[in-house]
Amino acid sequence: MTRQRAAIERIFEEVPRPLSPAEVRDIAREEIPQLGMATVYRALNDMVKEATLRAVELPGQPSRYEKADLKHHHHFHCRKCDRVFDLQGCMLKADLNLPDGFVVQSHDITLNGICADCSR
Amino acid sequence: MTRQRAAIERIFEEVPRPLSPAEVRDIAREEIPQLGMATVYRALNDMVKEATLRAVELPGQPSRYEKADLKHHHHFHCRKCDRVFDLQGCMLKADLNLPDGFVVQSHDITLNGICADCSR
DNA sequence: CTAATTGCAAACAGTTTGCAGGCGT
DNA sequence: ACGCCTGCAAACTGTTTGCAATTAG
Repeated sequence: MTRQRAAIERIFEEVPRPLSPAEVRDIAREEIPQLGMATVYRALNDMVKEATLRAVELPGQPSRYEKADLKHHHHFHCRKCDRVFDLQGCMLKADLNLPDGFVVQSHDITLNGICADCSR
Repeated sequence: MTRQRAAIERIFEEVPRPLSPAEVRDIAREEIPQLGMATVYRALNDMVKEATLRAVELPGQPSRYEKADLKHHHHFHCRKCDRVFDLQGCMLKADLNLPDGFVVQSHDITLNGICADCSR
């Protein structure tokens, strides 16, 4: 457990939305200016393996990461500021009516638009 | 209009699912073996600009492309063969109940699982 | 014939890895 | 003191661009 690793873990306790590796590095550098990108990637990958974090992959965007203990939810991507927000609850219709033989294991929903800050 | 461009356009008339640049090159090379990757990317980007194609970006996957004139639909990604299929109709719930100030302009839904071919 | 398109190779951006030195226990 | 972790730089992958040669109209 090092200063850099502790800083990275703390960021995810404090910021309530999924963060990209670059966002993590920028925030962490306020505390540890010489922090290298490789260290961020190594920490994120380790934490995903330990199941502390989960990768949030959205269409056309670099991966973001969020704490793994959040309950099922979906995401809102702001086209203006490029930040991603968590949305409560599941927006998937109940009756899916798939072709025969297709088995669904999971689903991802992303809403795209303008966030509250940017629409003001 | 060249042989390579014609071949690439024809592929999208014939294959009824979104294709990655590598899939496009592999299929096109059956006809034009020396086809370069750069040509594929240039053709795909041009066709997106002309609105002949639309990019289908899904979580954690390279971009796929499909014809732009398809009506609103969503996608199924097979974890086994990595192919992507179109699904009829929209699976988004009607009442979204978003926080104040969030404006939705579009949405993406991806179902992940095992396709009919692979589940057999 | 003229201009656009191709194929190759170099350039790029994002992510991963190898290695020598430094920090944590 | 020992070994894991960091930071840098090189390696990789997917995508884009520059350029000379080729092809389309």
